[in-house]
Amino acid sequence: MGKKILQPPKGTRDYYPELMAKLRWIFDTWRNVSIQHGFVEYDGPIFESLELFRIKSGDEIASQLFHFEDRAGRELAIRPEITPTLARMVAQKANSLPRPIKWFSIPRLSRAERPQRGRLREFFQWNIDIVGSDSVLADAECMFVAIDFLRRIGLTSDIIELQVNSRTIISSLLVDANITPDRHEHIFAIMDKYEKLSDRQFDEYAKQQGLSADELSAVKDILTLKDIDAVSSLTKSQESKEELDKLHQLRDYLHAFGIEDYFVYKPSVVRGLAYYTGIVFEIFDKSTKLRAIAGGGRYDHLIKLFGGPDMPATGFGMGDVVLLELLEELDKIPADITRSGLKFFVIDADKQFFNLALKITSELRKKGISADYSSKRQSLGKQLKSANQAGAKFAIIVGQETADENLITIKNLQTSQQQQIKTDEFIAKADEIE
RNA sequence: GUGAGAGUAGCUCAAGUGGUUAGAGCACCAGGUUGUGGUCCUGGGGGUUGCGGGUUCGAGUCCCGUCUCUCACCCCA
Repeated sequence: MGKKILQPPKGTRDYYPELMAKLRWIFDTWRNVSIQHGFVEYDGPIFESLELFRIKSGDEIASQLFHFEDRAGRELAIRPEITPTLARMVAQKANSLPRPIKWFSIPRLSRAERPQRGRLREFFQWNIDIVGSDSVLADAECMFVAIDFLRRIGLTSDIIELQVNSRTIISSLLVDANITPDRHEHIFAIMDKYEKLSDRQFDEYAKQQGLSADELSAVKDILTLKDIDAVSSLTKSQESKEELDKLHQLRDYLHAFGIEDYFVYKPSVVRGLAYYTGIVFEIFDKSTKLRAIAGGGRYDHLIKLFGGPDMPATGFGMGDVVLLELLEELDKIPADITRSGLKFFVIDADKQFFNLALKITSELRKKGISADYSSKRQSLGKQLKSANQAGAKFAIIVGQETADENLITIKNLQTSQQQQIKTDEFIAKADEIE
């Protein structure tokens, strides 16, 4: 029993300081990049009514999330995503919010799934959304924020790629190939499997899912399109030509943003969910076989579904789990982020000077400067060792000369250089010492 | 929710086809060192071998169940 209670619940993590430092680095970068791109932060309650999640995802969703009843019998659920909350919040104030609405959030989410690599039962997910614009510029801007973040943490275009598609163009190409719209949703689900299966397996699967030989042939013509320029070989109707123009426009915007190196047209990216209505994208790493780092797209009718006006919207989510795994694997996490951030560690050369050391520590803390000391009275050498372990940048040595001549010693723990200065002077300019 | 593999100290791993008191490195703590650490030496603490049951004279080792992790499905918001 003792052992069992020591374990965190299935699929959850304990956020020890080392992990917390890495997450803090990611969260801070998410937040900074969001703000730099003009997004503002929002959040909602960590639990919502179960009904809210049923609106978008149907009854079966209940088995995939943690839900419970309060004492009055209300059905509640821990949020598995934040988009319904966003939709609810926007719908409530839709008329008073300036457009476009550019919001971001870093919610802690929970899903009652079976954990596996890159997927846990509790995780964080950066969400970027632009509501109220139907322009591909809004889609381009979401991609830009995502890529700008990834670029900033060291995931360059030789490591990752931005796989883009448009559901509307696939639809119009299917219509051009004489496949009626009522079949499209089913075909999207089949297309979603393309990358996971071998060519033969895919053919088999498609037939098993009820595709005729002609349909399969048309679908594979689409799936094997090499790039955006090849798409024109299949466009017949005016509608599909217009949709292709949108993709070209998107690519132009990405070029203007300077992230065209990441862009790749990928006809198999359709996203599993029915509510996507236009451009969709996923971000993958090229080197390993992890699941998607981020995914999103346009969802023009979702706000209406939640009782708001019919507002166009686009956005994406990026989870911490896959991202952290990739960064860990590529050794992209800066070593200094796990440092404590402690600036000074005050040491007494002899225990008779301990109170003096405490006094100096107190003066530093009063000025808002981080400072600590050894809780045990031990030799100078051991205290220096503690200073090192605490991750302090400088050691301050308080000794006989401090008592006699008001002098303290500053030792840089990285360079080992040390100097003596007057105690008052040190306290006065402690925040300038680097 | 279905199927498969794995679990030995905080971490990485040892321990002939079942056989004394389950070991090592790293990490942690203390001392050597009464004014100089990160990088020396010595010592110490730490395990109901994930948990529960079974077979056996005897189980870390074999069998069953269970929990957790990993992988493949379902799903992927």
